[in-house]
Amino acid sequence: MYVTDPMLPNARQARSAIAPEITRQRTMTFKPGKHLYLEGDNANRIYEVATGVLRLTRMLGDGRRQVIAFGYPGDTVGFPSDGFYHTDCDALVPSTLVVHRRSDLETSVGDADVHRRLLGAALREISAMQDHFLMLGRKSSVEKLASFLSVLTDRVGTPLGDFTQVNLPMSRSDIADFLGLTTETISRTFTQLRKSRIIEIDHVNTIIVLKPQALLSIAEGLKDQ
Amino acid sequence: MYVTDPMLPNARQARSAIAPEITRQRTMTFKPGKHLYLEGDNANRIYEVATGVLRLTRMLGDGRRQVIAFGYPGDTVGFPSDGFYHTDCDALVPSTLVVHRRSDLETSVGDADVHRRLLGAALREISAMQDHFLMLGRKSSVEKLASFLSVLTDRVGTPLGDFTQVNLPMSRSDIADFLGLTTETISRTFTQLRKSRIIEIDHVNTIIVLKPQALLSIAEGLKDQ
DNA sequence: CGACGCGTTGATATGGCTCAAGAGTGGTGG
DNA sequence: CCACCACTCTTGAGCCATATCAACGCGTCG
Repeated sequence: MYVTDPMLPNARQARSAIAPEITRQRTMTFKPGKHLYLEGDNANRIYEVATGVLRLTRMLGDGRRQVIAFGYPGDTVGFPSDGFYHTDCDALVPSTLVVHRRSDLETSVGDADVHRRLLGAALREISAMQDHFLMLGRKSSVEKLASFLSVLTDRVGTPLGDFTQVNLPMSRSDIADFLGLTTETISRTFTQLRKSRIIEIDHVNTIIVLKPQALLSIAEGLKDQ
Repeated sequence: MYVTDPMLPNARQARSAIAPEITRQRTMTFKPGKHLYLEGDNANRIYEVATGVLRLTRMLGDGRRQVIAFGYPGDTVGFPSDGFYHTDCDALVPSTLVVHRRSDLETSVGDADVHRRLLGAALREISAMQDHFLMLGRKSSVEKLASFLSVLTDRVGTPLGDFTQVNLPMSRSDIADFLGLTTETISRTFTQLRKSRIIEIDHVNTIIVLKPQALLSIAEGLKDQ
């Protein structure tokens, strides 16, 4: 078990992300511990995250792992390529998902609106991955962590007086595998940001962003440290 | 000017990749030196590469560059996200492109077949980018270059007796920016593969793959060296 | 012929990794 | 309620892969 909090910010975001008319559709709950799907599985379903957080991973033969993405409310996971999934997917916290058939994405003969939504999600996914490329390939460790925290702050941060609280349902090693670093480096970089008074570490899994603008500057490579 | 050869293998691949019935559609030629589109441009067109090679890039403020992808015949570039392009795109060699309207991707009211093709291309793109993630985040320099050459060998290599010739229309610095390395490291790694008798460097931009299987082993992290 | 851009090679520097040792944190059971 | 354990996170020390800085060769072009 990773996080005890009810992930309030995600629930909030979910309501705006998932239009009311589709809540009639088939939904399911999904808990940490098992996999939603594995790389190579037949991709018959596509999932929209309504609440919770999913984790998409790929493995190299010798155990090296890359976290491809974290699926937050509003995100869509399980896009097929040639009929198969190309990542593993599991949950970081108990999640609820809206389930779509692969055919909903592939043809618009069913619900044309769902088709359009899924297509849009796929295109946004491509764009998000292109950002991630730039980060993996060309950013330093502080820049990587700052980018990561900056995105989370905007997407799922909870306003808290002048500051923003961000919940991290994933472990340090998940973050490391997402950013292409090691857990030790993640830890040291958190400390560095804390000592620079840009963030505070309330609890291991709960940080408070004191200077979101500074975080963004670092993320964009405008600030050295 | 980057490459003098007529890129025969690409032309060959193109004929199988682009179905005959769509050759009736609007095509254009595009040459190196100018941009097909820039990040932030309104994305009204989507392009299928018929012949040639395109280069998709993203820049960080201070000039750091990431090559997102090389567009070979059969690839589709210019997927919009929220109506805009999110990379720059130019050509490495004179290329011919099949032009589609954005609406061809977004709705199937026009040609349903084109719609399906573009959608499939978008989904394959997502899958290809996930592979690329694993590479950028977790592979060593030899593994990265071996992965790169291995893919090119399979996709656009020309059989040459027992071996396979691969043309590299991109510069060392393009490869570096694609793999998240420096030109010096690319150069040293080429030398390393050459000294291991896995490849031969016929001309700066033309290599001969002597042991494709060894290349693949390295790429997958099964071989240390 | 000289200038320039690109690629290679060498020498050195360094950011992030590895290995190792604590310090928190949460869970369980007495 | 505390003692204990397992696991994750943090911190330190040293090392290594890749970056950086620099020199040079080669081909192309004016």
